[in-house]
Amino acid sequence: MPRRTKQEALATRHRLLDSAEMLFHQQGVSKTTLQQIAEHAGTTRGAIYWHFKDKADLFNAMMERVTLPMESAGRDPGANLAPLEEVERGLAEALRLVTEDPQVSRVFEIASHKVEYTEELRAVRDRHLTARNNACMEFEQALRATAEREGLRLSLPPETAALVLHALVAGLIQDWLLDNRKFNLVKVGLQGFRTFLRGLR
Amino acid sequence: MPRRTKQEALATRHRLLDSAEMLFHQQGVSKTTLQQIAEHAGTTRGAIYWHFKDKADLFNAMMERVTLPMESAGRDPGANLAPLEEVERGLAEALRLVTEDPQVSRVFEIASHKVEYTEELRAVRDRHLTARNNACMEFEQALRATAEREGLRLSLPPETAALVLHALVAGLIQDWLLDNRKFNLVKVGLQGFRTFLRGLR
DNA sequence: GCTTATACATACATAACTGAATGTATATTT
DNA sequence: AAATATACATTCAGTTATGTATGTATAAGC
Repeated sequence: MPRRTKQEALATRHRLLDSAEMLFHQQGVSKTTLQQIAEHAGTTRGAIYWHFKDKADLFNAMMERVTLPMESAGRDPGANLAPLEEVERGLAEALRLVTEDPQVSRVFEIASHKVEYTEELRAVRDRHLTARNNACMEFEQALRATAEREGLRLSLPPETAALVLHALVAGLIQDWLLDNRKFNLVKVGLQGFRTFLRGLR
Repeated sequence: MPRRTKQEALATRHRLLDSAEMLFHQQGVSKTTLQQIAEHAGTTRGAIYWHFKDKADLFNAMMERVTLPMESAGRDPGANLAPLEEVERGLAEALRLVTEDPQVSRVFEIASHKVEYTEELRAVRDRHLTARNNACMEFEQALRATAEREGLRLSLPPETAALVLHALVAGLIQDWLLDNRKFNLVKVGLQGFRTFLRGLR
């Protein structure tokens, strides 16, 4: 078989990632073999080993295809809202993505129920952890700024409140993934968020 | 090698479950082989296949050893508290167990980060789901009862509030498992719980 | 005290996944 | 237009997990 053009090669790479995503979602990561992925993408294992170092590398690439855009998204410096409203907007956008973008929801479900975090995937877990810390710090900043601006004192230290807020959202996403017919994630998420904020004052 | 007495057989079974628990926790479920478990327990795979049907069966037994006692625990009809205080007590007790009982924390971490929920483990996922639904219903009942007794109306429908409460707790546990040095689970859990309740009034 | 089921240990057959090595036709480069 | 690197396909060697079948010494049952 011939050498492919650069475009074709990139297309192959995408097909491989798509196939991995589907099969990981259906069967779990560890029960999915590189051969299955290759076949589903219409190639052979040779193609996988050309584009990726091994299964863990392929998994990482699949994750980053979704998480990198999500992390850089959400910021909109044009509309200068109050800090908490900005946070709320980002939150709503994220929740909407989880429920409406099938790729996002699939990858989230893979990350939370279809993979085992062992040594060779430590990188993913570390990224998850720093992402959480960033989210918490952002919450915390917004809470501090709002409290100062409005001259009120919160019933919890901002750090703790930020932690709980993150847990609330993360827990809702997890629950929604477990049974996505049960409730409307965006609506309940925003209601929960606002109710907790009311309790803080 | 001889046949063992019933006591010895039961001890073997426990050692197998202990070994599985440790190895699952260290390496993840799918990368842990039955041979490793048997060796760590000082026996052979024959013993595993005698006591359990296969790896999934062993995993289920390992889970139930911790989850069954937890589900039946917590109830204390002697002290008749207000419904919400009863809920709070159960919550504190559960969080305390997660942080202080190493077996509970290990099994929780296995269940949330070290196993892939595919078809053959559907039973575990289903149990998880019904456990969640039970917890939500309990929250909901308590909220309704309290609202009626005190004649106040909540800012969210009880069903939604219960969902959010559960997500808050589940999210906190998940966050704590991810990095258990970061915060005091029992303390933050109770603070978050109470703050959200304040927001509901 | 004899029988039998028990609680494993051992051995085997099979299937399968991985990583690396090698082959190759053709885009690309110069 | 020749040389080279690319984008895979193919093959192979090696390892290893699983399920099952079978062996066996003894605790239990009668």
